[in-house]
Amino acid sequence: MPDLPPPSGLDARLVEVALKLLESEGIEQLTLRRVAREAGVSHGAPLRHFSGLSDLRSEVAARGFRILSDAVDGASHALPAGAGALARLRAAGEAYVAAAIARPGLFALMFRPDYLDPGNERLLREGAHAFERLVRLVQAAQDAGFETGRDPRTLAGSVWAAVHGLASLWSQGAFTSAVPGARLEDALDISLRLLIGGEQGDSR
Amino acid sequence: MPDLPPPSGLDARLVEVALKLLESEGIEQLTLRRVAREAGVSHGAPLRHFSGLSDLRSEVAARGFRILSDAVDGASHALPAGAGALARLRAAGEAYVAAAIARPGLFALMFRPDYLDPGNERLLREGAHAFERLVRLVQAAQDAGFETGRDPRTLAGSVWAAVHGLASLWSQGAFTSAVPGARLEDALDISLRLLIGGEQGDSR
DNA sequence: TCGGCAGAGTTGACAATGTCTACACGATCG
DNA sequence: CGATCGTGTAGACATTGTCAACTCTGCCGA
Repeated sequence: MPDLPPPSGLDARLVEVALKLLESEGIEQLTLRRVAREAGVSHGAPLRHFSGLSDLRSEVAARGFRILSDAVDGASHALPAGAGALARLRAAGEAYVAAAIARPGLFALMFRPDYLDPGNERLLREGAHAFERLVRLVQAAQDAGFETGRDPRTLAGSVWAAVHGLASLWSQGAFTSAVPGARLEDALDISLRLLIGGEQGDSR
Repeated sequence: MPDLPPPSGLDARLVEVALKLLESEGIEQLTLRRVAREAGVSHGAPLRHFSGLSDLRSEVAARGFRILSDAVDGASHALPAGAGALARLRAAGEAYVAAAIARPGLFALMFRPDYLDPGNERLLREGAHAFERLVRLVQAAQDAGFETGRDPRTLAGSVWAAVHGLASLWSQGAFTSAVPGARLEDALDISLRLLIGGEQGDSR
């Protein structure tokens, strides 16, 4: 029986199983009993580690925010030292959309408040942390002349919303359903150009 | 293609009850049995009119697309005859966000594909119809000099995405959670200004 | 007129699920 | 050594979606 998971207890393994289940079978199949079965424990075991289904989902969503935030921040920091703040913001936006499309189930879960536990500590912390990183990117762009004079947090929220909309509609298939044959690079280019202006030297 | 017959009898009452339930109790409480109870019929009755839960939800979502589209189109047509195409597009965006915030449950349901029946005729039709109306607004803006040379449908999709992101994040409380004290008018003004420029069409 | 027939609603069943409670077992610690 | 706590198990219960069998009722064709 002892099939030891590398890191630690059952809770980590359950979150791991949940992440896999989420992408392979969809949100509907992310149930407490299914996760327990997949992890080889009894149906009641998860309740020893999570207060309920929405708590487990919140832990998964928190993990999602970490993944997303790391991807976004990594993309912006991967640019050469001479890159401008607007180029970094653009790279961040591209990474956001790419991450959402890479894991549509996880991304959808993260923005489904009725599925989550509004009091979950880790979820709140990771969400806030991700946004703070975005605010820093936007502030750097403001220092470089982008939309100066705006409240940086509200501005960051608006930038977030614009990119989030494309990520959301594309990852759930609504965009291509409305515009058959649309290419993501075109839509993304239009969105980012409208959002932060046409900069030369992007990755296309 | 002839119009689909509007639901009559118990069909209509069930959809009506579902709409009320959706806003008053949230998506979770929108169940077949709950709707049946609320409508005063037995738990199996809804299955005589809908193929299943996702079918009922799709009918509700289709209604939502009609409501949303009417609000958006109405706002743009409510402007005086001399108003420019960009001003109409801006009014449409404001109406989209307002409608989403006015009925957050309905709006959330409409963009939750895993809750809906992808084959539901009315849903497909209303969704496509709503997008076609947006395309016309965007094309008028293009004729007035907005982002000329772009594929109008892809451009419409990008405009939609930007507005949709703000509507989505705000209606689910994520925006104000990230930016406490943010005012919708500020965020909306930033978003629309970034998206389609200032009132007089001055470019950034 | 009458027989049946199809639509609409009811009832009962079944499996799956979230969650609660009672129980078992091992480790830790006084 | 014994008590206690953490962790997993097993069973129970209410709720849900969905299916099949039944009933009722109005209508249509012979």
